[in-house]
Amino acid sequence: MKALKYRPNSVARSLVSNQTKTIALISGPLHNPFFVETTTSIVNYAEVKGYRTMVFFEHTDENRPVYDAVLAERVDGILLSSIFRDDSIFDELHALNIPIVMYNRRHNRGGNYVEIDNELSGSIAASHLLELGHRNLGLIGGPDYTSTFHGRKTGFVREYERWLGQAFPEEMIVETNTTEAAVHQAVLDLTSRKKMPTAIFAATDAIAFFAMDKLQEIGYSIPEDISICGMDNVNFASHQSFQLTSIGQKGPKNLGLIGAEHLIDLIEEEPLEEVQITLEPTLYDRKTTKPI
Amino acid sequence: MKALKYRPNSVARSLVSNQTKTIALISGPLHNPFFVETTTSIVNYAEVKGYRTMVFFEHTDENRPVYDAVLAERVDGILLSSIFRDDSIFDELHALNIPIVMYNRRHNRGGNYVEIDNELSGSIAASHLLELGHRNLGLIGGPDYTSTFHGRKTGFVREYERWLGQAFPEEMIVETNTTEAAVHQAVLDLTSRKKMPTAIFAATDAIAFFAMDKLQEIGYSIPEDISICGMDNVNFASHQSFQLTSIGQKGPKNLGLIGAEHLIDLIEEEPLEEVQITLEPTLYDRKTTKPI
DNA sequence: GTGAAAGCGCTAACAC
DNA sequence: GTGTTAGCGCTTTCAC
Repeated sequence: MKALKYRPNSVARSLVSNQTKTIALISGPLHNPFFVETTTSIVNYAEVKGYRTMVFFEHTDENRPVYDAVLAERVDGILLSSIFRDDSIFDELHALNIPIVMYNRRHNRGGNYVEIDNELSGSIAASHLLELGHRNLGLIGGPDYTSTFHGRKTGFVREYERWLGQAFPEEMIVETNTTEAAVHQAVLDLTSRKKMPTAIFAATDAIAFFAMDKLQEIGYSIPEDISICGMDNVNFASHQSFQLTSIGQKGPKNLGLIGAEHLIDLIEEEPLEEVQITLEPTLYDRKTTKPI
Repeated sequence: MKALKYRPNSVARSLVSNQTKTIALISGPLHNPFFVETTTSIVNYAEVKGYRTMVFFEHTDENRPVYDAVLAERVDGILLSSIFRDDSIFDELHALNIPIVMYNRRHNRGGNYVEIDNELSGSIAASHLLELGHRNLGLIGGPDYTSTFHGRKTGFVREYERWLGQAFPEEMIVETNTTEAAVHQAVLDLTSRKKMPTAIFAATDAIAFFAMDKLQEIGYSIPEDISICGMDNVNFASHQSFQLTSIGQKGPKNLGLIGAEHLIDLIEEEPLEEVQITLEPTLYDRKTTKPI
């Protein structure tokens, strides 16, 4: 009788069942194509599994408002890419007593995470550039207090020092906040060093794209004048207009999707053991790097 | 006393207050950079205004599951880019009696919407290409049952016929579902016509990027062999590696942000009058189009 | 089996 | 002002 009118109130149901069928996603910014791919996978996977996704984007400056919003919300689980290595939000989030999975970045104290081997990635980038004969390398990264950039830098520097037996020159490392403006400035900085680098490792493809844009704008050809190696192997990297050499994972499932699968497992099954996954990286050798 | 433990239950509060401080966003796919820009703006604006955003992505095939999920949810308002010109979901959504704003696409019957003038955009594209001397034009669009593609095609064809006094050749219009594979096929189709087009209007920048990728892959140079004009004037369009000529709006606020502002107004203020906004387009003339 | 009642954790209304 | 109570719309339990 009420057949064609009645809509059960999901809020009332949530109140009694104590589950909202909603997950919170705290993602890095979408101007980084890596996060467009993970966000797409996560939202669509959650939908298939019957979950709604509340999306929040990491702020460049201060994440407190985002975390406060999430903390105030009742969700069944949290997926986040934005944590710092030694982030105090780790405890606050875990005090919620709901499943939490970190993807991309991880926290010093562990927890559930899905990452790529960042140190290995950095060393793959370095040895690729070194093998091509480059000796004057630059690195444009993000904040060192994130596991991703810390790991990539560490691996890159270590491999350089292993090859050449000399310290990597500090001034060839530029840490940015990964925004377009900051990366453009980094390019200006690096190209004005007394010995300009012949090759740059951009610690994400997003950084690589910004850097290539600026380099071309100020008159450099890639890879003729300077080689660029990115990381994440984002879809756009293989576009003919970029042909960006990049480090990326091997399998087809991105870190976000793997994280989402495990998060929903953790929500629905008994909290077996921690999920701590480190994917193996590999080099996707395209056209933005060439022998010197 | 309970000072350091108590977290108010937002679900219980929502039940009694009858508001969830949550909006639903049904967005086109993020592989279209237009939607990464709108989604970013919407989520961040909503957060500032104290609203959470539940994100859903339009499916290429069948949107029913998405709409069912949204219909089952209690949200304070809905923002959607995915509606068809004559979509029956229009009534179902409006039966919810909550504010609804369509952005990008609109419905035949009106409602609240924020769009760009699609017909004018199409005619701007046509006259730009015609002015450059091109007479053999191709069009790669999306489904005609969407206001955007319908309008862009209509304006493009009308302008062509106004200039040349002859019917636009049907076989030079390829309607796709805007996926990468479909656009690649469209490029193959168009380049194998007995008279290959010397210029293509891609009805979105996303389509333009896919088309350029395929064209270059099969050996064409842009714009030397073929001119490409996109639409949306997405951030990536101005990247040095693309330099994509595109049609876009004039102002700095994207359609999604404008839609979000009005949606939250409608939620918080009395439902004054309908918001029906049509932005004026303009040509961003870059390097992918040249005189024949 | 069917039906009534209790209760989830808040807010708002009403008393004192 | 401060305290108590009713009730939001479900689900689950318990009685019949």
